[in-house]
Amino acid sequence: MRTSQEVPAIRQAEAGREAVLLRWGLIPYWAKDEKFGYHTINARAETVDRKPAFRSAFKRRRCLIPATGFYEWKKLNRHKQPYHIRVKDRELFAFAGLWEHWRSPEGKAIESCTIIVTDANEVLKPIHDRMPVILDPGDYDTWLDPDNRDVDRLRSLLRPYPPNRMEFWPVSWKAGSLHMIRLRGLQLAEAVIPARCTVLFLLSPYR
DNA sequence: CCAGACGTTGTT
DNA sequence: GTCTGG
DNA sequence: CCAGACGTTGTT
DNA sequence: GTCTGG
Repeated sequence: MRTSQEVPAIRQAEAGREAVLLRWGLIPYWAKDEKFGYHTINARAETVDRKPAFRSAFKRRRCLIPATGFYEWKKLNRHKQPYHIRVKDRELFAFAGLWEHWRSPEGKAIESCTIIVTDANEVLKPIHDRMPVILDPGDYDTWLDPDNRDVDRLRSLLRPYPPNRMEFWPVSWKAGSLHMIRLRGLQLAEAVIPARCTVLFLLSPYR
């Protein structure tokens, strides 16, 4: 497993939404070492507004992390079976994320992010007990608005995705596999990159 | 009080 | 920066 | 998962 | 033996 990986993210800037690449694994601004991010690829929805590592980003630095699918492993007797999971009828969806800015004592700056996770819905529970939060497109504006201080409203968006909107199938596992897809007329590479239990797949322009 | 943690999952 | 655990 | 703790009060 | 912290 690589120690760090960049993922695409959408966030609200002064001039409007912007797409950026962020290091996956949120590094709080007060962290002494960038290695802190090794343990923060996920944030629990149940506590994300209170945990010291995430609460500051939860207030002002929420983002979307686009994906075409994700993976979870089902524990079997001796092995683990990976499943590819998608949202029905949608080639592209978005995880609820947070981002943060960090600067080392030497001045090295890193922008990083994390994906919020919650309880798995009834369909995914047999595979794994947790799942990333997937937002409805109608909630993107609410989630991204840095001036939104309505914590209850924001937290209410962090629910398991409706189970009848998901589809999944078992896949074979090969680290670093890559395949080409067409999305909205663009040829893209869909990368499958392992990182503990949740894997993100996305979207970088194919060259 | 004050040093040390501050995070998630659970094999890779 | 703030909380917690010893 | 697995190693290590397993207790109380709370400054000097 | 069981819980917890890493």
